[in-house]
Amino acid sequence: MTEYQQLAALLFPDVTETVDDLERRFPPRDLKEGARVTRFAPSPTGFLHIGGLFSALISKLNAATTGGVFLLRIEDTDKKREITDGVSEIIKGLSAFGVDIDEGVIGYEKETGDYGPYQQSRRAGIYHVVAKKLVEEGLAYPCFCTEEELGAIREKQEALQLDAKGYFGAWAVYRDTPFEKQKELLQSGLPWTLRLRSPGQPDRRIAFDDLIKGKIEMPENIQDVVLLKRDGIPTYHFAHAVDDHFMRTTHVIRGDEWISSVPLHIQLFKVCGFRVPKYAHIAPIMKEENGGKRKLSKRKDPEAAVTYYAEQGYPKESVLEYLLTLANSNFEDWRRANPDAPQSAFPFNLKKMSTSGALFDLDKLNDVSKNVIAGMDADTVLQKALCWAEDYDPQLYDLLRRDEAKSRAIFSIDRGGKKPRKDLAKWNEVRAFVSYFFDDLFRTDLSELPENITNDLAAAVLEAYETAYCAADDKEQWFARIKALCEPLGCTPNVKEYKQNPDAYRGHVGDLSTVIRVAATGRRNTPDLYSILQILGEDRVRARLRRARKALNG
RNA sequence: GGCCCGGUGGUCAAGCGGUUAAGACACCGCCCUUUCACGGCGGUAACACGAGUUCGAUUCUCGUCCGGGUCACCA
Repeated sequence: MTEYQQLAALLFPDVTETVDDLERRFPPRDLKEGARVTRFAPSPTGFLHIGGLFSALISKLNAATTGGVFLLRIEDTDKKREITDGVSEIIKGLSAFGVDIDEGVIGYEKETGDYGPYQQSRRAGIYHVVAKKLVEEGLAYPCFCTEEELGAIREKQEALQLDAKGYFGAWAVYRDTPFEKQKELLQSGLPWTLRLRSPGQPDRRIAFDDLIKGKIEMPENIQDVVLLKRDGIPTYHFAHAVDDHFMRTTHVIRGDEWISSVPLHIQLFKVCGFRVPKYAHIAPIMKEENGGKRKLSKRKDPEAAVTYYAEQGYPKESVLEYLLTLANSNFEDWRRANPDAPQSAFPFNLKKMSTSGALFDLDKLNDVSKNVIAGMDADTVLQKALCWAEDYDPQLYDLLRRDEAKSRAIFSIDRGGKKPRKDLAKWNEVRAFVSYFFDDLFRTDLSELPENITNDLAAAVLEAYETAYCAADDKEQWFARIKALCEPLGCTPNVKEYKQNPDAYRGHVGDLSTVIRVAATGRRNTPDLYSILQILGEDRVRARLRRARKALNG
């Protein structure tokens, strides 16, 4: 038995399994050629970031378009950052936006798939098997430094203004400790961390091909990084290598803040005897702030959280659609050519991802969303609006539920056809959009009357219209009656005529319509008035006309 | 500071040695129109800077500047 093996036995007395056992337990996946296995691996901080959703979407698409597997793994190796319900927050967030997972964590202590557990806190045994093997091969060793000692090393390095700081080479105090000494320290009960005995050389460089950023060359890793923390839990780096190997991940897609640790990760895979996966690092979503760019911040920016979009009432398709335009700029062209195709039909391409971070553009999201909603039929709009209102606007929910046929009719106005209206970008705009249809929300507001129309004239218009109004009219007849009202009141039914000679008239049909519109809806601007009047119904229309007229007279 | 990555209109972005430098959002104007929205047409607006290489650089190279990331027993 070599000293390394003795050390390993001392360090991991309970580990009986071998890496070969693990290889058999988690065999290579039986997937067709070219199928990609991707994953989303967040920590459960109780918050799904829009950037997280973005990278999950990209990963999902990569798996889906290649007939592969997209899995969700929870990186909960840092108990300090963990938050209760953090996991379900992530799962809810993903599913709310339709990024469904094929494998992994699906609920509280629930998971699906043969490569689990998918929660790192439950994989300690697996990490230890690999760790033990590394020790046996002399590729890892225990370090007994305290945080203070590490801090002192750092300070010394800073004082010397060294470029390369950290625990490596001559600074790696326990790297070359003789076995007898290690044994003694262990037996004295000192706590330890397990460190990599890095085979890296300071003058050597490593190149890799990032699927998004292209060829990148960096110095090799020379740091004896911590693999297992004092509590036996792995660091992100070690867990990444072990998990992505045994989960048989083929493509690691993650935020580009990880790019600088790729040399370390490649080294870890090699040292463990694992095949290195392909990497794709995506640029973060940014926010504009006094002329500069910065990452969307969880603390400062409400729109950083995926829940924001749900609260505002953006349909999930809109958010996805927008994210897709950020991911592949040809998505918009594709969408124009295939207005009705499902998003899953889009030939997503990792190589077309932008290499630099995009500013999040709410205007653009709104525009995308208006198109999405404009493409829905009235019933879909109603159902989705109801679904949102149930959680966020109970009063609106009740109103819309009271008479669903009426609600559907409201959403049907000018819907469908070649040039549908685009009034709504998100469901929280529905209330303002439909308010005047409901007496609970309607208010007579004469201040909306056009400036060029006197109160006398407005009152006269309303009085005349009350007598002329006939609920059974079709649209032509209805408008003809309004036109007929013009001349007796000193107005013209011809707008052009009015514009050519404004002083000759007191107003034109448009003005009369506006008076009626304001009386009936409290607004100057609305969708098609005839449709609105039809939905309102004769009694309500008459009541509102009367009320407005009285207000004008009194 | 070391090491990486990036820099085309206000924003997202095509372009990859020769282009009037696309398109989308936003903004402005006109048209359509009983209002609004939709739609149509048009407009303002960009290759960070300086050297090379080249007959020719937004495209290639180097430098400068400016952004961003990273240097933990956090992920």
